[in-house]
Amino acid sequence: MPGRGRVSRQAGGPVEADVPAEPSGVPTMFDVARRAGVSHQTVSRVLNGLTGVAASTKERVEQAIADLNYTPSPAARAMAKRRSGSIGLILAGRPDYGPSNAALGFNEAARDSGYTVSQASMRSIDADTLTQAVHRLVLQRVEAIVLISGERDGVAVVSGIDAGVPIVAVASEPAPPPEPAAAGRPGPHRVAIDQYAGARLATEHLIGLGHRAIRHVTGPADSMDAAERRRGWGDAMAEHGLEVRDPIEGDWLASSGHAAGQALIADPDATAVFVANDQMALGVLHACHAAGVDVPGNLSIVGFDDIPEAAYFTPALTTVRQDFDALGRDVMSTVLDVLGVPGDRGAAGDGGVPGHRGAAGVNGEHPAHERTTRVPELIVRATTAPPRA
Amino acid sequence: MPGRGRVSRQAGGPVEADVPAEPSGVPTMFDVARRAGVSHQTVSRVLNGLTGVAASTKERVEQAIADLNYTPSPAARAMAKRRSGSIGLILAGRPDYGPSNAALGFNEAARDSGYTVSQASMRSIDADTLTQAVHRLVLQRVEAIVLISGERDGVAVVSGIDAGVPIVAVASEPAPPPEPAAAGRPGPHRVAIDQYAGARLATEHLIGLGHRAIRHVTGPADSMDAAERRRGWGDAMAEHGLEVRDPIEGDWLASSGHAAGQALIADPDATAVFVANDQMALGVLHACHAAGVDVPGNLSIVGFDDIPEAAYFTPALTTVRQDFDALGRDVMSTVLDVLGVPGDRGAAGDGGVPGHRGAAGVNGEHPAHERTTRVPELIVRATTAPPRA
DNA sequence: GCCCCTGGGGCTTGTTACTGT
DNA sequence: CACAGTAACAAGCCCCAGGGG
Repeated sequence: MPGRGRVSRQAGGPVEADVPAEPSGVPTMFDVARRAGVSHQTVSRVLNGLTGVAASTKERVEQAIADLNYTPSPAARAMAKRRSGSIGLILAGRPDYGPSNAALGFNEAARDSGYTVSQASMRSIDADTLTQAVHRLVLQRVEAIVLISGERDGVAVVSGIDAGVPIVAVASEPAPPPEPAAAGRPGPHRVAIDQYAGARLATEHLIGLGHRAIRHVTGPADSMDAAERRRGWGDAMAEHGLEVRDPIEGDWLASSGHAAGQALIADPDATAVFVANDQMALGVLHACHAAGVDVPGNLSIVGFDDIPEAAYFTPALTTVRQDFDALGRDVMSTVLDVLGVPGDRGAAGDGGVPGHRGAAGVNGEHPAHERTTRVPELIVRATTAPPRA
Repeated sequence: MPGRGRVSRQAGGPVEADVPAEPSGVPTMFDVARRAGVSHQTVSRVLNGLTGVAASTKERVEQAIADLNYTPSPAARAMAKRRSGSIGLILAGRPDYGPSNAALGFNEAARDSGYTVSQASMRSIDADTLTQAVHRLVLQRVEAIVLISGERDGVAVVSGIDAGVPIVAVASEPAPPPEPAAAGRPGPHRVAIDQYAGARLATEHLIGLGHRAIRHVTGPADSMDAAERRRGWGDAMAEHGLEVRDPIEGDWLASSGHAAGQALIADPDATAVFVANDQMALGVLHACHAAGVDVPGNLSIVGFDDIPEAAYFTPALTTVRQDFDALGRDVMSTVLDVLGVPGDRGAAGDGGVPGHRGAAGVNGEHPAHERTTRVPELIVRATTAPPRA
């Protein structure tokens, strides 16, 4: 079917009739221009809010736009502007409470800044899948890539890729010293909630109650959050002159918490435990119930995250609350920073993609950002009490 | 800075030198063509895997592509092909276990089919926000929109929008009779897990244990899943000649389950309760513990969803497991269906966007899909037992 | 003469730079 | 100067014509 009825440039010759050949498909700038009796360039000027268009002309164009239900093609715009206006989000691993909420916060913040989010979620976090995801996003010409996944290896994998676009990762550990192989190329920008501080909060709460034998159930070895929480616990213990016993390793799941709980029960000295997340704390609680260990009478427990269910554990869980939503927003504001977009100018209008001047170039001539300012909050409930004398 | 050093069509005249003017920015097809000594069209053919390119030529082109690190511009491709290759995903409401996992499953399935996912998540689910999200995605020229949000109103809102692209919603209730206002325009396609069947499973399990006074704690009134679960419970009760008492309304959160639990405890007759999700069941459990009600001795409890923590509640929760991951994949396969993409031909290759012939047109000339085939599974644990005689 | 390749030209929808009254 | 239009350009895809065997 040749000639879809679109007149491309309306030859100057005799116009055949008054019927302006109603375009069949999606209307284009030219259709609008024809209807408004102006050139397509004037339409463009109106669309982009440029000056130099008479009010009356502008009105006619806007009317034509409304009549035709015209909306500019993002593909054409992206091509001409050489900007996709989209950011890639990689959400790797189980969609737990934390990552999901951080992703949500990020998503909303991105939208508020006029960016589109191209999401590449994946359950697995192996290097191959992750690398592929990054490449796919690069192929999509996203302007930045965000990685939400606590796994150290994930961040490391991403660090090893020369994506050509800035990468912002949720990563609570400071960046490792750069490998010589990655000379000149800074690692991803890092944003996080201060896990270390949160862990100290939890531990010091227990110490303040009078506990001295405080054990720790960690998250998986590969998790940076887990490592930071462990470090916070260890430092707090050491500073108070308390013995830093070997922690028990878990994997974030309640099942591992259950196993850890059984190990704890076998330890006659322990009077308290700081568990690295709420799900595992639930598992510990379960083990205690099964063994007839009274909580908090025989064992005090502090969790981490404050998932919505924590208040309804039995007993209600003392834990450390993190603001994941804010974390997501922090990630987006870091992205804007790195992209050199001025201020928090949320493009409230019609989703106009914010114009930016490429400030920091590719992955930043200046060193990568590291933001770990946000501090969690201790929520005291019913699983903690002074140790029995 | 005029003339970015890109020669557009290599005039037939005298070539000034052997230096082929290394392009500064992102390489284009023309750069590849020049380097391989062929025309841009041949490059295109190689890229699209079309026939009609000699093996040797193909190799040269591929070498040039590799040398220049060339990747085709998705914007240009989208424009030429008139297809964005992307699908919009609206994830509305709290990022709970179910929706998050369904979204993840969908995301992976979409990727496997060569589609990109543009995500518009939002915490709130009011009509305005939802409508805006749909419009934003339409502006992005997504080829279909997926809505994951159990709220009936959400689906209704979306149904009322003439998006111009197919909409697939996770919705367990059958479509309501079309309003006259929406004449001719079918509602969104609906995909779901069979909530009704799951609820019957739960209820019949309790009945089978000998319970007769089985209460129900529902999800929020606006939730279709909640309504279906309630219906399943009611029907099962009625069919067995048991009294269908007024259910207690909850809101999915553990807190409402806690309140419901207190109400249940005050009911001297009730020996069992079917709670519409696991979080609320946790709340009921919490209330029982607090009141010294033995579970399952005095009260049997069945939940719904089988969140990973359910096995570590105290006691371990008997519940109904749903395969959210599969639901997400079902959604994607429905999308493919609606878009008229043949079979499950996962474009395993280089993310080649699958070519499709627009079969079902806009939102389907044929009636909307309704798929509710997948049936959940009862997981019996420790919160259910025969009633005490 | 037909098939296998290859190339030219035009089209996609906007943006930007330069002209022209 | 204020306003509008023309031309070139962005980076691909597709139809068709044509060279070589």
